Amino acid sequence: MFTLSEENYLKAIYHLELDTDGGVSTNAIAEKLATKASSVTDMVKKLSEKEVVLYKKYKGVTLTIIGKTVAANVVRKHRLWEVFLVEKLNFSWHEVHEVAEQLEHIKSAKLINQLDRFLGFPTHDPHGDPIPDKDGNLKIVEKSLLSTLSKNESGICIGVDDSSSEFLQFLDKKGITLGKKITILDKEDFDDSLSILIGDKKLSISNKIASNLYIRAHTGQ
Amino acid sequence: MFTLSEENYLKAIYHLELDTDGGVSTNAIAEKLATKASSVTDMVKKLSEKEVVLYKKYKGVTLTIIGKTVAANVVRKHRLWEVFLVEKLNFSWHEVHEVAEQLEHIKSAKLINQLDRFLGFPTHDPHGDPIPDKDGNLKIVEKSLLSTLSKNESGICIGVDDSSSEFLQFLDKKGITLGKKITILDKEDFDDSLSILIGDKKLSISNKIASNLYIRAHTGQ
DNA sequence: TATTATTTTTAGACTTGTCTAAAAATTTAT
DNA sequence: ATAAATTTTTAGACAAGTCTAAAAATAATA
Repeated sequence: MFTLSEENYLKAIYHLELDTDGGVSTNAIAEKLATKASSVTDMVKKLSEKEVVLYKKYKGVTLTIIGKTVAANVVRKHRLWEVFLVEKLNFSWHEVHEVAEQLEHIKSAKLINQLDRFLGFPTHDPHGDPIPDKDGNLKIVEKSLLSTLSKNESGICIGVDDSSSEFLQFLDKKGITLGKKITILDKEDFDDSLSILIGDKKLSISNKIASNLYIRAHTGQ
Repeated sequence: MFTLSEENYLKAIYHLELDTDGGVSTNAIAEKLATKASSVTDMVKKLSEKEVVLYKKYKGVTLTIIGKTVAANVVRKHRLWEVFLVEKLNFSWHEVHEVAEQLEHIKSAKLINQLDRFLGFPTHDPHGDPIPDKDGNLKIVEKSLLSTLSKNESGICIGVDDSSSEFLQFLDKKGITLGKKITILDKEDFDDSLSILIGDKKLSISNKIASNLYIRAHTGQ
């Protein structure tokens, strides 16, 4: 079994590994967990002894198969609880993170299996992130940043890169939600801002916004 | 805010106070929490400084108003989660305790309020224990032990005293569930065992069983 | 009431997870 | 390739919560 703290380290390493090649650095973990590098070194040694990470001094860490499975399972729980909060308890997508951070550490296989079934075996959380299955595998969906689309192209909004509360609330205000079709009406060379059509509304959004929205290509019409 | 450990101590003291007059003893708390008396002394001092218990050396502890409110809130969360597990996730009443012990420590006012609403504002948990309201008050229902009824009296089964997994599974096997009407057909002087009618079935149960089942008197009929 | 038994507290130690400050290794830049 | 900057590790300390063993207080008993 793993402590709350160990689970948080494994999850952090799991997320960092996704956009890092080679080992994850001590400093990167420290920053992600808002802790100190020295604390990370200590914990990483412990995790290494438990055989959930590979660690060589000064060379960073990587998850072992076991570590990856444990981490994916925490992520699975986090995302299932997020779905529960939004679908059943009327939370907004910007309110779920903090609570899910707590709920993800509840230990009960039956609980999470039954929750999964109760929610209808969802594949994605409210921010569009995929929910790992019981073995820790996740279905990768082909996706592009909205900012990479060209004029007249369109796609379905399927996720966010930045899932901070502020950004999500901004999207709420603009009426941008997952599942909606977005068409690029125009691109402004000057500041890379976009004029888009979402539903039947025309919006102008900055490049910063467009670089945080994921789109599933929508070939034809 | 209170730590997980502090919450568990407050909850233990809360439960012990219900069937103790005067302060709750160090040893009683230690036994309930499966810890040592010396640990209890340490924690009780801390809780005393936080003004959630009154403590005089060698004289036991009592909860302050604040302490009682905090404790009742933990109990409220525990019991609401139990209802959730049974009603929504198909847990049996004997499986819920362990998981609820974890869930009761999740901190989010919105979560618990929404859960309460989602469950239809239940007043009792799956074992028939009352769920404290937001202010920590609980509605006391007039109840008697089945063993105190006389021949030909009847009532509705509304709770259990012993809620151990073993006892609850025994009741499941016998078809005894909350809400069912029970009538005393006969009492055996020899061993105080009872012959009862529950639903349309006749059962013979020992005094030990009858001393762990709560009944709401069912006047008339 | 004096003595024994029990309960409770104190004192000191240990574990987990964290921190600061300093040393060591690695990387970057001149 | 050596010096400077950065990253990482080590060493030692601290807080929370627990424990054991011994001392102190209270309760029970003869």
